[in-house]
Amino acid sequence: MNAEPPLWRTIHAALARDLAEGAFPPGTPLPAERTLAARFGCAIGTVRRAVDELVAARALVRRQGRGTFVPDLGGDAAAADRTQFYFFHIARADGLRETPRTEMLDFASPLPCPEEHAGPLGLAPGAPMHRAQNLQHLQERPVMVEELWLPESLFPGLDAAGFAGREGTVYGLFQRRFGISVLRTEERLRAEAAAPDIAALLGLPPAHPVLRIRRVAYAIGDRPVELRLSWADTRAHEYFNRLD
Amino acid sequence: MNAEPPLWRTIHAALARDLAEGAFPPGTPLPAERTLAARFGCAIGTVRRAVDELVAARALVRRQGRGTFVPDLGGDAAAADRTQFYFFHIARADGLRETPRTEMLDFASPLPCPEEHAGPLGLAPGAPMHRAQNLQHLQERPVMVEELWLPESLFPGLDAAGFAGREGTVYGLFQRRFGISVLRTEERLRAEAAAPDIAALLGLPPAHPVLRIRRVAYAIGDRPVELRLSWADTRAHEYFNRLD
DNA sequence: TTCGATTTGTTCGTATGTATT
DNA sequence: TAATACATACGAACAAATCGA
Repeated sequence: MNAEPPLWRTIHAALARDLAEGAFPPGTPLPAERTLAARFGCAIGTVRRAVDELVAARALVRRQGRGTFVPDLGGDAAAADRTQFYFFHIARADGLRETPRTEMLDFASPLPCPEEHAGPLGLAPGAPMHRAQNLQHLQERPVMVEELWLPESLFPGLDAAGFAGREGTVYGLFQRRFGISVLRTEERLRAEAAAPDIAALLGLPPAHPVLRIRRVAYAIGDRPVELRLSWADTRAHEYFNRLD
Repeated sequence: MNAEPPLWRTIHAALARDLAEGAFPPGTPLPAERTLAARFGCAIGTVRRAVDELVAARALVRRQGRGTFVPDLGGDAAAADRTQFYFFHIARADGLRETPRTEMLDFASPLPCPEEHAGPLGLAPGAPMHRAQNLQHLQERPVMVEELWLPESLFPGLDAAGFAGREGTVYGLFQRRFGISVLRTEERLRAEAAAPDIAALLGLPPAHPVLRIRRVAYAIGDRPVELRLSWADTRAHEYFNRLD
C-alpha cells in the first residue's frame, strides 16, 4: 500500500540533517550507539545500519573504543594528507603522489558571480563571491594554477589574510571556520591551449596544451559550496583517477 | 597475540576466490544465504556481512526474492548502459551523457607487448598481445580514438571478427567469452598536442590539444587485464569524474 | 602497571516483511 | 497460493580498543 521507508533510512536522514547543521563538531564524539538507539526508540543494529551509510559516504568515521566522529579534515598531518590526496589528483608520471606547496597569488572580494558559475552553485548571477587564485608547486616547480570561487553567503568574512594564513588544507579551513564539510566533488576535464597568463605562470611555451579542470565541491545534502577552475601542466605530471 | 581476522573476512575472501575462478556464471544465482551460512558453519548475518562487501565492490548484486548474482555486464540494454556509463566518462559539455557508437579501425594479433605496457599489466616485455583500435562517435561525430592492448594469455583466440562482432560492450565480451569481470579501473590523464594520425581521425587542426587517457582495467583480485590508451577531442565534450 | 568503565566490532539467533517465481 | 530468497528489525553476548583512575 503505502510503502513507507525503512526505519534505518529515517534515522539516517535525521542524522544527516543534524550533521548538515553542524550539530556534532569534529573532535567530539556523537552519542554512543546505545544512546542513539534509545533516543530513536529502536535496536542498536538499526542505528548501526544508518551510521554505516554515513560512514560509507565519508560523513562519519568510527573509532573502536572511542566513538563515532565527524572527520577532522585538518586534524593532524596524517588527516590533512588524507584529505589532500583524496581531492588532489595530480601525481607524477611515475605514479608517485606528493604533497603540493600552495602559493597564493590573489584574493579578491566581493566579485559578482559570473554567469557561467551561477547555475552549478545554485546562485543568482552577480551574487557576491570571493575569488582566490593559487599556484600549486610539486618539487618546487609550478604545476597547476587554481581559481577558487566561493559564495560570500557561505563564507562570510573570509579575506586574504584568513585564507592565506590558514593551517592545513582549504577544505580544513571550510570545516573549522565555517562548519562546512566537503564530502564529494564533481570534476570535468578538457585539454586546451594555455592562455598567455597561465602559460607564463607555469613556465610553458605559448599555447602549449594544458589540462583544464572544473570542479564543483558539495557538502552534506549535495549542497554546492565551491567552484574551482584549475589548469595543470601535464608534461611531467598526470591526473590520476581510480574508479572502484 | 595472533589477531586472527574476523570470520566475515574469511568468508569474504573465500567467496572472492570462487568469483575470480568463475564459479558463479552471471545469470545463475549464488547459493542462498542460508545455504552459505550452513556451508560455512556460521550465522546468516555473518554471510550477509561478507556479501555486503562484495556488493559494495560491484562484484555481486542482490535481488530481493530472486537471489545474489554476478552482475551481467551485457545482459539487457539497461545493464549494458550502466556498464557503459560507469566506465565511459566522456560527456557533452552541457553535462548530457550519451551512448557512443563504436567503429573498429584495426585489430592486430599477435603483437609483442611494448616495454612501457609490460609493467602495469604484469607481463614480460614482448609477451604476445592483441591490439584493437576503435573510433568512438557521439552524435555521429568522432570524439575519441582508443587503442586497446589485451594479453593473449587472458583472451585466447580473440580475433577481429570476434571483437567487432560482439554484442554489447567490450567488457561484456570479456565476461561472457572469457569469464573476466572488470571491476575497477585506474586512469591517468594528460593534455598533449594531437599526433598527425590522431588529429586526422578526430578532424582536428594539426597539433591541437587533446586529452590523453591511459587506463588499466582490473578484474577480481586486482588482476590487470587490459591497458587502453585514448585520445579525446574536448572541444565540445569533457571527461566527467564524480568522487564520492 | 593494572584495572575497570566505555564504546565500537563481531557473531549469534530469531522473527517478520517484501519481492519473485 | 505456496515456496523461496533477500530485506528489515530486534536483542543478546562477548571481543577489542581506548581512556582515565
